[in-house]
This record gives sequence, structure tokens and C-alpha cells, in this order.
Amino acid sequence: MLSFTEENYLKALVELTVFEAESEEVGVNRLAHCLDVKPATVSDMVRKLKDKELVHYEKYGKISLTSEGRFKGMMVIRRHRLWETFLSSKLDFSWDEVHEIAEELEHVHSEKLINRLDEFLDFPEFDPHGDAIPNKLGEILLPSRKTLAEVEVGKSCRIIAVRDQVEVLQYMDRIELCINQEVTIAHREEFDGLTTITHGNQSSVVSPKLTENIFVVCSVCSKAKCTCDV
Amino acid sequence: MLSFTEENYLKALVELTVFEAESEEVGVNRLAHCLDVKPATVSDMVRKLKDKELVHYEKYGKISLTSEGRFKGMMVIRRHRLWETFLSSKLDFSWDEVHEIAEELEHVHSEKLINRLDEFLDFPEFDPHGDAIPNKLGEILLPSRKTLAEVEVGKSCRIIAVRDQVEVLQYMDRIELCINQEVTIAHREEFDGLTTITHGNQSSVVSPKLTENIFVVCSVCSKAKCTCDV
DNA sequence: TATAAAAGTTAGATTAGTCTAACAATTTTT
DNA sequence: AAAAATTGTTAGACTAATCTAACTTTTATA
Ligand SMILES: [Mn+2]
Ligand SMILES: [Mn+2]
Ligand SMILES: [Mn+2]
Ligand SMILES: [Mn+2]
Repeated sequence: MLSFTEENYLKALVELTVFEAESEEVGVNRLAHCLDVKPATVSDMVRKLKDKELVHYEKYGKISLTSEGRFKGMMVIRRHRLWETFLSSKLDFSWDEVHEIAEELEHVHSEKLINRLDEFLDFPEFDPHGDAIPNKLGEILLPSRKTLAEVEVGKSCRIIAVRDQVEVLQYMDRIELCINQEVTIAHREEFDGLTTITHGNQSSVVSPKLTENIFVVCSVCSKAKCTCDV
Repeated sequence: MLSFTEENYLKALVELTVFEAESEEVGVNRLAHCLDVKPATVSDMVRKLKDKELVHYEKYGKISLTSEGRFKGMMVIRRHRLWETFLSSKLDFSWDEVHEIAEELEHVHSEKLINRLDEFLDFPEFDPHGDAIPNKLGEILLPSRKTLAEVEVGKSCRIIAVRDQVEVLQYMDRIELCINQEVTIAHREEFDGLTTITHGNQSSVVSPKLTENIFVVCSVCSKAKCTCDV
């Protein structure tokens, strides 16, 4: 059985090498920063994960997941996102509250529990932040998506996901932006990226700090399967 | 924030000094046995819990809970029993499966979560094994109850709770005994305590190993409030 | 290509929780 | 009340996860 710590390393590795997907491998410093520990700590731990055949790694080299490591990490993310969905849809938590609680729930190991929960929730495809939920085989839909910061002036798009950070989520609530909403880029200031968007009957001026954390697809694509460029 | 380990010590102390209630205090050996660790380990840990003002304790003396320790321990039990109820009533787990999973879920700390869960379950009074669920103030109903082994021959009683142990629960399923069921003591062998009971249309011969783990009240009393002797 | 910068490793320390083995205090029995 | 049994404590060791500080390797740059 993996410890909390080991599970968190695998989860971070999936996020860095599968979701962010600049590359399938990652350095010690990057992983350390992501887990908020020192590189020395990661150096040690990665050796342990290698002994357990959860990562590929050679001294001074890059870290990547084995297929077992990837599966185990994906299961942590599956649990995290299913619990977030449960908290949101059954216990009426708001989307900015669920992450913190799911950080604990994701480490409850019972496989039967998570599959029953999945069924109880009617096999949801996405969590409250629009992130796809891996299935019990560890497979996940990775829709091609852009950030709102990348959409050209004049174009329209639909929000399909948001980075799961309390400040982002609360800010979006405040200006009444939400998932599935149609947004049009009315104007973008070259100087600082300040963007004027229209959504619903409103118009807001937002900074890249927000737009870089909002993921969109072009308006005409279906939420689940969009593969076009916005 | 308390660690898993500290929470398990407090939970065990509540079980020994509140529920079993031979006495409000307990020795190092007894607690060690209950937690499946060595007395040396408990000696150390109890000093730590004393520093945190969770227990009363003097070297070579007995251990007892402070009111803060009692409250914190009671909250662990509240979480345990609410999750067991959730697993049983919402996710269709059988009563012998829920304990193991609740041992992990009970350490998820969010107070808001547990109060929302309580509401979602419609404020249940008892868990699937008939044990009362402490309220958010740490108060709990401790109904006077006997074990089935103590009921006299010829008398009838109703099962209100069962010790939460997989083997006991599975055995009861097998002979079709369950909570709220009416049972009559038809005969008891002096020699070895083997007891013949009638329940429903059946009759079974059961040993003290079973009857000592089944809690009952007299038939006419209400489940929740019985204070009479069977 | 030599040097500087960045990235990564190692050694040694710390904390939590556990153990065994030896010892000490308390309680029970004779 | 002395001896025996039980109960509890301490010392020393171990593992997991972390840190800092010093050192080494790799990469980038002048
Ligand atoms: Mn999250
Ligand atoms: Mn999420
Ligand atoms: Mn239980
Ligand atoms: Mn129970």
C-alpha cells in the first residue's frame, strides 16, 4: 500500500508529465517546487519510487512514470475528482471549497468504494472545475483546449474548465463567469494583456492572471469532444 | 491538527473509558493491547498527549481523558459512524464491509463535511451496527443494554446492536439474525453456555462467543430510549 | 572551451511512531 | 512483610519524511 506521500508524488508526476504535457519527463527541481519540498527530499524519494518500479530514473537524469506509476497516480486523481463531484453535487459545497477536502479524501484506498461512488454519482465525466475524471482503467479524455488568454480578439468561445485554485474560482463567481458559458473577446490591450470580454449581458475587463487560468473551446464544438482550434 | 495516530489513541480511550465504562481510567497495558502496539509505545505517546492536554496522566498512574480529549475522540467516533451509515445506506455496502473503510474515512478532518453528511443522511441516530452516533457537541446516547448471553431462559428481547466485527456480522447474516429482531431464549446449557434461541420462524443453537457480542433490550422498550433491565 | 550558473546529490540532523531488552515500581500472593 | 507477579518506564535502535549545508554534475554562456 502506498503512503500519502508516495501518492502525492505520483499525482504530481501525472499532472506534470500527462496533463501539462510539455514533456513526458520532469526534473527534480520542478517536482520539488510542485510538491513544496526541497530538491534534496525529492532526490531521496525518487530513488525509493524507482525501487518500487513506479518511476524511471537514473542519477542526474529526468524522472518519468512507469505504467504502474502512471496508473496509481491516475487513480489518485480519479478519487480526487470523484470526491469533488460528490461534495459539489450531493453535499452542496461550492466549487471553491471542494479541492481542500478532496485532498484528504483522495487517499482513502478502497477500490470498491470509489467504484460505488462513481455509480452513485451516475458516472460523471467531469468534476466541478471541468476536469475529466479518469475511468477505472486509468484512461482519461484529454480534450484539446486553449486558455482564454490565447483566444483572438473578435472570436467567441465556451469555458470548459478552470484551474482549481480558490482565488480564481471565487473571482469568477464574483464577476459571474462559469463553466459552459459563452465568452467573446471584445478587446485586448497590447501593453499588458488586459482583456475586455462579453459574457451573458455583461462585459468585464480581466487580466492575464485570470484568463490564463480559464480553459475554452470554440463555441460550436461539443464540450466533450472538441478537437478543433478555437 | 491531530495525526492519525493521535486520533486513534483518543478513539480507543473513549471506547475504553466511556463505552466499556468499567472505569473512567485505563492502564498502559490495556490501551496498548487495544491499539495493538507495545506498552513502551503507549508510555511514550501518553506523555505526548499529556503535553497537549488531551489526557490526565502521572507516571505509573492511570490514563483518563480531559474534556478536550474526550471531545476530540468523540468526534472521531462520530465521523466513523456517520461514514459507516453513508456506506450502508447510500452505497449499498453490507454491514460487515463498512468498518474497514470507515477506519480511513474517520480521519478526514473537515467539520463542515461531517455536518453536511449528517444532514444528507437525515441525522441518523444509529450506525448500521446499532451504535449511537454522537452529535456535533460530542454528546451521545448510552442506552442501558445487556448482551444476549445475560438474558434469562424463557425471556424475550430485541437486538439493538452488535459488536462491529466482521466474523460476528457475517455469522449473523448466515443464521438470519439482525438488528431489531425479536429473540426468545428457549434453553441454555449450564455446562458450556450453549443457548437455543428462537427468532422469526427459526431456532438456532449459538455459543457465548456469539451471544456476548449481541446487545439487546427487553421487547417492549423503544429502541432509542430503553432504560429498563431486560 | 573555459567558466559561471543551474540542477542534482549526499551527509548529517530532526521528528513521529514504532520496536526490543533491560530495568523499576506497584500490586498480589504467600 | 517478603517474594513473586504484574505493570509500567527508559534507553537505544529503526524507518519514513523532511530539512540545511556542502559538494558534484550538467548545461549554458562568454
Ligand atoms: Mn482539486
Ligand atoms: Mn477539480
Ligand atoms: Mn466500525
Ligand atoms: Mn459501527
